[in-house]
Amino acid sequence: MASTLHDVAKLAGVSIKTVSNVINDYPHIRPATRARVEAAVAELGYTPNLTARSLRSGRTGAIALAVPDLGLSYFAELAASVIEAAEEAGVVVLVEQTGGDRDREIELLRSPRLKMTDGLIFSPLGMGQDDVARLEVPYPLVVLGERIFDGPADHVTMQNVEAARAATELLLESGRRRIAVIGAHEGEVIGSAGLRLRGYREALDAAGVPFDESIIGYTTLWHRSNGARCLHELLDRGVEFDAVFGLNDTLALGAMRALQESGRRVPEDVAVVGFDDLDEARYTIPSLTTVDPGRVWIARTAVRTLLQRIEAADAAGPPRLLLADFRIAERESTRPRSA
Amino acid sequence: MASTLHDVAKLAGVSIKTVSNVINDYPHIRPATRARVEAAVAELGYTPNLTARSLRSGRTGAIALAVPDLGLSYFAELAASVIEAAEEAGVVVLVEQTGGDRDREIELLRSPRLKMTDGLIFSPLGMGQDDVARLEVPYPLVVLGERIFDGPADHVTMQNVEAARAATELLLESGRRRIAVIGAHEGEVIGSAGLRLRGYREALDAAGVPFDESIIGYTTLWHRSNGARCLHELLDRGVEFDAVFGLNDTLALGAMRALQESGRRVPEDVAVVGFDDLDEARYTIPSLTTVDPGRVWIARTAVRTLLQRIEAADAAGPPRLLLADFRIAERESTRPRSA
DNA sequence: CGCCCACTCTACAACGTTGTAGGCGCCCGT
DNA sequence: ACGGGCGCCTACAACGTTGTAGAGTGGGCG
Repeated sequence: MASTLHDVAKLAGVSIKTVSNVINDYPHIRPATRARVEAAVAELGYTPNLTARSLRSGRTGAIALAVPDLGLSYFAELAASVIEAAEEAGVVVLVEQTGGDRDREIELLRSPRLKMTDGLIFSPLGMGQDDVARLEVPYPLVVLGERIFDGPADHVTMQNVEAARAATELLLESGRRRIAVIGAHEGEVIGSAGLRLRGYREALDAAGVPFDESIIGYTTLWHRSNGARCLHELLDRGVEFDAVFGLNDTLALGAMRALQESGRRVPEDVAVVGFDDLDEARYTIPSLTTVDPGRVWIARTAVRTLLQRIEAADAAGPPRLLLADFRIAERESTRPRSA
Repeated sequence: MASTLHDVAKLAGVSIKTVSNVINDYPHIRPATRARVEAAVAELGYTPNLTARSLRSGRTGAIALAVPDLGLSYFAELAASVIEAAEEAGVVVLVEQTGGDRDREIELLRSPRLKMTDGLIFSPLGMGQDDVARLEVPYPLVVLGERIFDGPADHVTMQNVEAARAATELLLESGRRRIAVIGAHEGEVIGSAGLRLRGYREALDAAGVPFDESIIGYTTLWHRSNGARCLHELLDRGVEFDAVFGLNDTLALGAMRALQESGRRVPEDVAVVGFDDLDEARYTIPSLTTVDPGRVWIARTAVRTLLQRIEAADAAGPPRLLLADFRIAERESTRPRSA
């Protein structure tokens, strides 16, 4: 079925290399020859064998993207943006799911499956700062997320502390003082949870509002159901609060549901802020105020940076840290009470 | 950096083929030789070059998945399931986004980019029944969705008519009689919209409820915002209804939001049913009754079917049509009024 | 008139792997 | 004692492509 350069060459009566030259737009070919070759290509429906080309050139034209799970909306939207950016750059994307599992992440990094790609955009969730040395891999790598800093690879990430601080300040400015947090991780310092919690505390400190451990809700998995469960636990504990900062949108949405189930009105009784600016956050009831952490920019930048490393044989430049701008998307869940 | 069989062979003092045999668990190798080779492999950190292996074997160990957009939750969840099933089968997945655009879909089918994969799982959105001949491609292909039937390729899909009928019957049984539809496509007969609308009409007919064109809402794009807009149009038209059938979940969720904005209570004033069983539907307020169309089964079956076609050199069996079982996930948005 | 260069094309090797054919030594059965 | 078969290993070719070296022609210029 599949025809090769060889078949085309035979049909056109030229050497195999001449066909290759026509395909690759090599300039010095007589129009007559070119026409003959093109006719043969058309007749046989020839398309180049990319595997052979890859073997010869050392480039596959594919990059890998490893995320925890496309079922998590943030990563689905991130993957959509990465694939779109890659498409514009003429490369395809191989998507792997790690489940956020540390062992699978580590295995993936040394997996020969990656040999089919020119580089990796990696969003770890299970690995942590202790695993920083494992990012030393023999292929171009761009790391996303907040699990590992100062590694040997380029790192594209968001301004977690600053953005969380701004989100908290928004709540404080609207008069809220008892701001519960949903999704904290016990003892975590870096990582999305740790950094966003730090931004929260910075905002409280700056405003002179005391930090209250009793309105911090802990949950490891950031899923809608955990947001709801976490908020129910706060309610069961009987603590008072007039706002909720969900450390991501799905947590906030789950919490919002739990609030309304318990008869509290959003935003009248409790204001809610999320983090991620999922598409979904615009269409919930009420719509969710959230932080747009620059997801699209992160995706584009990750792809662009990776391709630069791939193209530069001198890939040996020092690792770069690239930070996205953030933006607060103010919606109904934080409408002022008086409004 | 990358070491080859050649390097390992030299270090171990054996032929290159012997190293290959060790790597591929060929049984007849003396333990001493095997040990020497394995030591050399370990010392050099050798990993096989998959590109070369692919060229030699004619298999890449990768499949392609083409969907409209991972930003659409249904396709994100579908992709997650496909990748998971592929992972279990030991193959990786290259994801393409077509944007649901017919031209891009057609171009993708004949794209040499696919040469890097062993086959394609394709979920068209822009192509239609007229394009059925374009599915005749020189590689294994599994088609998903409801845009094209009776094509030359295997087709894995869901029971749209039956499931939509069941969803409508659920509403009818709870006493609703004026069931609005959100997301219909003008004049469409096949395609998700056409088929689901047919199931809706069948249910009405069977119950002796007259079909009323004035409560059918049309919108081409199935997005949350369109669901909301579509419902607002119905309200503006001043028509009465006591239930809404969103032809997919995002439409239903957008409609639910619009209903609540307009002061109607769900399910007391208006019951809502969706279609897709997105993860999200479980955590909205109220949670959304919806049709689980068998997404996980579809993904697994698509992968399994594709791999069978790839493995069987006799891939020439007649095309198969595989239908998933569906299930109604009954939740709060259709709670009986009296409850 | 002869030389050099530009143009057009070809032959060959190489990318790293695996299938095939075959060589060599040894044990077994006759 | 000898042929056959098995266990272990090697050499070579091939997958389809592209880079390199170079051959042959013709034109321009000294």
